[in-house]
Amino acid sequence: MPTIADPIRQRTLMSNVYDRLRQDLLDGQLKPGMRLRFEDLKAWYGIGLSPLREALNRLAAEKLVELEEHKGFRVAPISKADLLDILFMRKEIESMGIRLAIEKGDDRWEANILATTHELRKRESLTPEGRIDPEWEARHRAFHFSLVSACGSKRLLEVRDLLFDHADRYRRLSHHYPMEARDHALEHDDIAKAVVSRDAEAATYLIKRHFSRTVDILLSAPDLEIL
Amino acid sequence: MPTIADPIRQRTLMSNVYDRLRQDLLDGQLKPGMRLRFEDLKAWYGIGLSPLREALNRLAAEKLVELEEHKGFRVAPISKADLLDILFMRKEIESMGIRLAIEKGDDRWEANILATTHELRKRESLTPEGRIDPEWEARHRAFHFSLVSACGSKRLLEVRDLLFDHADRYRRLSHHYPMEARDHALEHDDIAKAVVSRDAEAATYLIKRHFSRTVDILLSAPDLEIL
DNA sequence: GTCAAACAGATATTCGAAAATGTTTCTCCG
DNA sequence: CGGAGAAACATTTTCGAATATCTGTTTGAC
Repeated sequence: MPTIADPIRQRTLMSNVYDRLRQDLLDGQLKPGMRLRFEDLKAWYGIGLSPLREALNRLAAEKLVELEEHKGFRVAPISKADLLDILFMRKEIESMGIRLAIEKGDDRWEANILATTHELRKRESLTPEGRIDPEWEARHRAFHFSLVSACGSKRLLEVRDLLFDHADRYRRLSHHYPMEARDHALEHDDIAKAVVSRDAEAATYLIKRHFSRTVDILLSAPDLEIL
Repeated sequence: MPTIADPIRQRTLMSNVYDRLRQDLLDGQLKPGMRLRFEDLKAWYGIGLSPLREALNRLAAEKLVELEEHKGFRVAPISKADLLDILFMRKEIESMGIRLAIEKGDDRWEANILATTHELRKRESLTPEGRIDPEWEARHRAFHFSLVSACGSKRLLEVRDLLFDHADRYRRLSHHYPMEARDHALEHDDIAKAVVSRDAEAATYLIKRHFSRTVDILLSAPDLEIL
């Protein structure tokens, strides 16, 4: 047994590069439709073919990249239709999750929502330089997760998480992060209040409006090509 | 341009073995929890490591297999809780799909439901030897798909398809295929009738009951270990 | 001048061997 | 006899080279 520094369960190069690729995909570093040549990826991530191919195959199953046989991988393209489909599914899945969580959640769940809401409120979304703050991103993600976490369905949470990530990719693809245009923080507070007070009708209404507004802003912003 | 026999767009070994592995997983040939050693897989499928690893990583993303780093892949385990979770999600997702399809489907959609219903009715589910007929399986799958096909959401259909496959794995894991115990064919006819007549309430009620009954039989059958 | 076949270069796919990690067995000391 | 440590083994993970496929361009026939 290791004495002090348990060397953190060896991770494989595959899972490392999977995480990094996923991050870069969601960040928008890797642009939609862009070809992913293995020579480039090998050089960029400093890694061999095998782990790269395995990671990309996983990401293909998650629809974050596409594989055309014998032609290679590309970053999943974006489209207005796809964004609207994500919006539709998110509204359905997330409100289902909130409804269930309201029904099943215990005190610990309520307390966690209050905690994540507080942490989110205490952090500005943009840094002084106008960049998106990664710490805010993390808290935002944690806040939204806390709402549905008690829904009781593993599979619902899995579907939800993937939809969250896909939506996030679209969001971050816009340079005008759609958050300056409205009082994001207030919306979050209202949602949290409705959920904790177990008002399912209000909560689902507010969460759907929250998602719709983000998409409306994305669609009206002129900097997202193709859409 | 090829003249006559377009040589069916070259498929990679990876996608071939992916299909075969997936089939064997859903068939129940590969038993839950079973270790998937590469030496065995190489010999069994007559293929090298690389395509195998890539296929397994895809299947891991679909939760049909599990990967424990540095220890290898196993067939995804089964449990009563997981089966009930699949049932819950299927009821929600499929009834959502049917509701939408009823709202949006056109004449072609209706016609296709009548066609798949007919084809399903004309085929016995069990061969004379008491085995499950693969052709019936295909028609059954096509029938259920036809109901929701017009829902208009690509992502809903993707989630639905994966849930269908997971449910199918549980179903086929039972030797007493849960179909002798009731009039499956009649249930299918009733569902089709409700959907085509655009009675969303009846259709969603019937489809949920249809799924629940299958699971009830699975849970009451004594031949499925672990459950 | 146009079209198609053939060539050349780029790239993806696959294999076989090397490296790293996990697991079991054996040995030696208390 | 029991348990820690080391060695041997089994297995997964990763790399580098060989193979197959695709893409673009050139050549030659009509």
